[in-house]
Amino acid sequence: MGTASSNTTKPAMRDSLIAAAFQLFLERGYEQTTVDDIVTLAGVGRRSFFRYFPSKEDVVFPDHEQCLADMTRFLAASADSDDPVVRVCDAARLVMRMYAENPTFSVQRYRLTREVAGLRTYELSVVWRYEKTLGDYLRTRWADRRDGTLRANVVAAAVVAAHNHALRHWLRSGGEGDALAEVDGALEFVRSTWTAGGQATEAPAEETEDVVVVITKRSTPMWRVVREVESSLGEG
Amino acid sequence: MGTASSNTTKPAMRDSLIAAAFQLFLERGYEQTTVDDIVTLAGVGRRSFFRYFPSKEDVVFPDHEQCLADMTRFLAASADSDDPVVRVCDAARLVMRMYAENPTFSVQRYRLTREVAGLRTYELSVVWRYEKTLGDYLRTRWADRRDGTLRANVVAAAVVAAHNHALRHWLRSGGEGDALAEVDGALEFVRSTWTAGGQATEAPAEETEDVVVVITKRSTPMWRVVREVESSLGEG
DNA sequence: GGCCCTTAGAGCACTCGGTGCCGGAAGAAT
DNA sequence: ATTCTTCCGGCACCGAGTGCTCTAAGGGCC
Repeated sequence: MGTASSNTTKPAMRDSLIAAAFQLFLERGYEQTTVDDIVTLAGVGRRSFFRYFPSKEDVVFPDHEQCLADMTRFLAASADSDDPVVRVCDAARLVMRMYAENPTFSVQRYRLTREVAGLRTYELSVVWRYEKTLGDYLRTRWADRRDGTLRANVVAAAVVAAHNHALRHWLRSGGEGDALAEVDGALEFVRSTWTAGGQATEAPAEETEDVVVVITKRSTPMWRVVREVESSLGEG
Repeated sequence: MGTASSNTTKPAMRDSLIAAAFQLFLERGYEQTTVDDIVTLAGVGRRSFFRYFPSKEDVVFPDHEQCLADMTRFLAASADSDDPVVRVCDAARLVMRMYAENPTFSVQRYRLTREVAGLRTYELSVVWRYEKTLGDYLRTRWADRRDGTLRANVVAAAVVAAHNHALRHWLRSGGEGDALAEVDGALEFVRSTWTAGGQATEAPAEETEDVVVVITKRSTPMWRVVREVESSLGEG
């Protein structure tokens, strides 16, 4: 199901290794399971395990490599008219969609990564690659901006943080709620903070010299002010 | 020098291990150096290495544990009147100050972490602990807020990203520029984005019903608008 | 059919990081 | 001097990961 649609023809042994690994991980723990245990249960040679997974940790995250490639292609296919912040938020949605496709698997893996320190650090490296992909995209989009790389790094980190916030909340709930809705809510916070500012200094900066007027009570939260200014700018 | 001031009485062997390790790492590479090489050069037993460093990677980051404790104490010592965002920015400055204390050492380590994948992921786990510390602090400060934990996670990630942006730029320059000034500039970007919004919905929300008027050109970047509103709110 | 070439897997031997355990040497307190 | 503590060295051991070889299973090609 995870590799349903397209290529990578016959991952028969690969899938059986994943199944055997998770069966053992769940019933006796990750660190208490050796690679030999996995391969004997799967009925294959030890060397074959490392043919399909470069390390023992990789078997826990079998689909991230594919998802990362998907995200890279998604960002490469964006148009210049797209708002960069909106685009990276949509890219983050791709990751959440992958998690939401197999809720039980995702929740089981989440329990593992919470307990085992080694898996947590491995997951960090995966998340870092996502963040770097988003940051690289934003950096090229904002190459002409003042502090473009700083902004790119901060926004990428914020998007990842918001995504992970929603993801972890959904995982803690056992995968019951609507994962996509949750991540949309979290990403809206990021989007409302930066999306208008990200567009304002683009090419059409000089063509419209409109003046935006915002009147607000002092008690109004800043995010409301920002959203107001943003919507004003949006329907120029 | 790194553990100059206070306790941890006599780290004689520890320091000699660090020196031997870096000497070998720099002249023949991290992965080409075994723990046996280090201990034979330092003239101690192999078992003693793992007494002082739980893993081979830990010898590369000998001072982060202390710095993390400093940051935790710094945040625990904050007053309720402090702006939380300003506080975490100051906490991030602590980390940069640690790097700036030994520029040559920091630059050498940076070159190592860029080349060796294992060290990069280890550094990620260290950074994650910093981010978690900042996030925990913000979460308690914003416990009564709507979306307080989301905001805490995003702001913590943004602060870490801004800090790392300045840090990496300084390290790439060979440790020549003013590290503290660079991180201040980067953190100012984060501060100007969130510092006013963080305070606006606190207790004195109802006492002053002032109206804030913002007039801006459409081309004005959002961060300027926010900064303007922030300064208006600041001098009420 | 027989033959050859490629591919995938099994098995083996080895390196190296990390741990548990024990024994010995210094040092302080009595 | 002796006992107890602490620190260190020296094994022996486990498990992850790698390089190598050998073999079996296809897949054309004649």
